[in-house]
Amino acid sequence: MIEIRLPDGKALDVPAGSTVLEVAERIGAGLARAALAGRIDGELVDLRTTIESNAAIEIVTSRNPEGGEVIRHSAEHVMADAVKRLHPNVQIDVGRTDHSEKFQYDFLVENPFTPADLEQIEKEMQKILAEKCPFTRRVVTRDEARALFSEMGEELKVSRLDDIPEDAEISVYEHGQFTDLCRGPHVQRTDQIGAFKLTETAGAYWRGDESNPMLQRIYGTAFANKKELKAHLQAVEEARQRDHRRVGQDLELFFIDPLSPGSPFYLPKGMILYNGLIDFIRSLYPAYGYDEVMTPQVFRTEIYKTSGHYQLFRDDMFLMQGDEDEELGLKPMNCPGHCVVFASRKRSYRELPLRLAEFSRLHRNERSGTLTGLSRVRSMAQDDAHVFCEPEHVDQELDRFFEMTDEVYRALEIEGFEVAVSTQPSEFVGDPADWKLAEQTLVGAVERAGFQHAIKPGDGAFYGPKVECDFRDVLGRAWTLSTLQIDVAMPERFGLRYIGRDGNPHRPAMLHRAILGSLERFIALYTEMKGADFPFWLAPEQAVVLPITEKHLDYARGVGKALTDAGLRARVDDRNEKLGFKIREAELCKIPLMLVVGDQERADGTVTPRWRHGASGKAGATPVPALVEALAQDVDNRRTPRISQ
RNA sequence: GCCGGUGUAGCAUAGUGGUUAUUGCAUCUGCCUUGUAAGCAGAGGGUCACGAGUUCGAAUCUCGUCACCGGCUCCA
Repeated sequence: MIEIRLPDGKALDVPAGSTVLEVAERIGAGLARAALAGRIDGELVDLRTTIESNAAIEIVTSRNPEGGEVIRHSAEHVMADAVKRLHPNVQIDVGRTDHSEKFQYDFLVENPFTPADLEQIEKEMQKILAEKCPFTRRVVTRDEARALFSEMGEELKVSRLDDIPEDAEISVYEHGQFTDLCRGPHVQRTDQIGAFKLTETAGAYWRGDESNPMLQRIYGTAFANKKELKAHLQAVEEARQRDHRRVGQDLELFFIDPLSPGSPFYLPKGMILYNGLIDFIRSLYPAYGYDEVMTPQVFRTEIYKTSGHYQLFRDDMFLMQGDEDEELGLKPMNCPGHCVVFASRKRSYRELPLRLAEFSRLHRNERSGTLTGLSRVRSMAQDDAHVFCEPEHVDQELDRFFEMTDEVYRALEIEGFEVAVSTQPSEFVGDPADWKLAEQTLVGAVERAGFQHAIKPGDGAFYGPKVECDFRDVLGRAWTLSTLQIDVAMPERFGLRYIGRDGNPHRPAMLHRAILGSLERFIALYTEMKGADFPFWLAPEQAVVLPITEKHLDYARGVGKALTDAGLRARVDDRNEKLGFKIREAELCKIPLMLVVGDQERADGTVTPRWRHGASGKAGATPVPALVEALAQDVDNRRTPRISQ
């Protein structure tokens, strides 16, 4: 007998070798019916897993978040089963369920799936659910597995066997006639997948390699019941309303015209955001020791041959012909130019660290299929800077980067990001030993800053490893905003030297870094994070004056002028409409402050403030000069106004 | 770049081979004189993305091009 500890603190004695499901049955028949998976000492396991020694056991049902994952993982198998039933010649590759609400499965198929195919597959899946097929788990040897899948004609599956480590247990799961190589866990019966929906199809290269054939992927989502599915679909729909592409158009921030795919046209209101963010970052530079420079937009390609861009980044560059044999390139990054600035005269250790900042526009000829609103563009500006320092000062510069990032995130009130360190890619410049060292240096800095982080193998820039802060958009896609890279190549390629204390020339260390990332991507993500409720100091339109009737127009215009004279972005809604109508419009336009003026206000020289989302001022009517002064001061301090909000 | 989907007025949409292309919001005009999220009425606005083809007839079917959307690859 072994002792089982349950989450409520109770203990249970069961025979060694009991399954998790048997433990659930001991606790109660209802729990056993609802069980989807279990946990042994915290590790998610299948219900059929046997328990060999004393352990803490937890039964996972649809009430646990992991329950959903198990359901989706099982739905994956059911989908593959349905596809095989309808299209026996299709080969299955692998499925995947990440921590989102999605599941997917890849198929090698002659003709890509159509939306009509999806409907059919859904119907077939419904049948499989109705059949209430039990899932069974079987451990097999590598040879057995190979023979099994070869016999079924699943060649892709056979090749996937090689991905499984030598010492790992190989298990297959079966339900009905369908067998798949799988670690599990899975639900007990197909009907425990209460509700699902196939959402989309997509092409996906086999093993994620562009040189491999393209498989067809189907995405879906599944839940314990219809209610949860409906709630999820509704949440997705609501998130779409915050999509920066929609908001950017509705609020007239920017647009992108087919005449220049991937290159935004910023409208006046979008420019307020763009310039406001740059001004904010620029305001921090004196304290953090940055010097702003501006370097050319177009260079002779020699510079890119020196930097390595010409060899490794060429497909992403806009190249053009100059005079005769001269080839020119629009700059995709500021780093080569900053190396030229560094090298423009002799440098002493006394002027290091030299931190060169630049907000120039950059152009990258991104492949057409990758463009996405402002998140991925061909024309952008970064809040870019390159730090040249003595090698022994790198750690301290990295710490300073995290401090500045923290200050910016706090001021903009953003959070919820994931940190990752990306390592040496297959195509790179520099010495692999330097890469190793740089990677360790980055990891050390991330740990000092107190961040949990993932490693992204091979995802570094061609000139060095990077640390990145990724934020998710409304569709759950991760995008890098802040990033820092240690450059292991350019200082040497450009022959950069400074004179040290010892009077000898030394090679400086070089860091690339951006806090907002690119202004474009930042505006995209920030708009979605905030639902376009920008802080008062950044809001494209800060205040609107709402006269009750046309009688109050003159007074309203006076209030509006007092605001604009103080540098605030305000206007008067002089349309002949009811107050409720004007308030609704102002809310939809995301204007933070509405100032209502009628007979009473005009008589007293006041306004009645109403903050967005209906937060009316407790103070009621406020004298105009006091309000204007307080607002202007808060804008100067980039603070959210405290007056009556 | 690759796979799939979509493209109708400023925006959101109806219209799957047959009069003059639908509706809502927005715009303009008039009425109403308005107190915290949509007053009323009328008018204007369309190369149905672009190009070719099929057909007596194409927004609708076919092919090509472009752009966008979701993925893949790549990336701030």
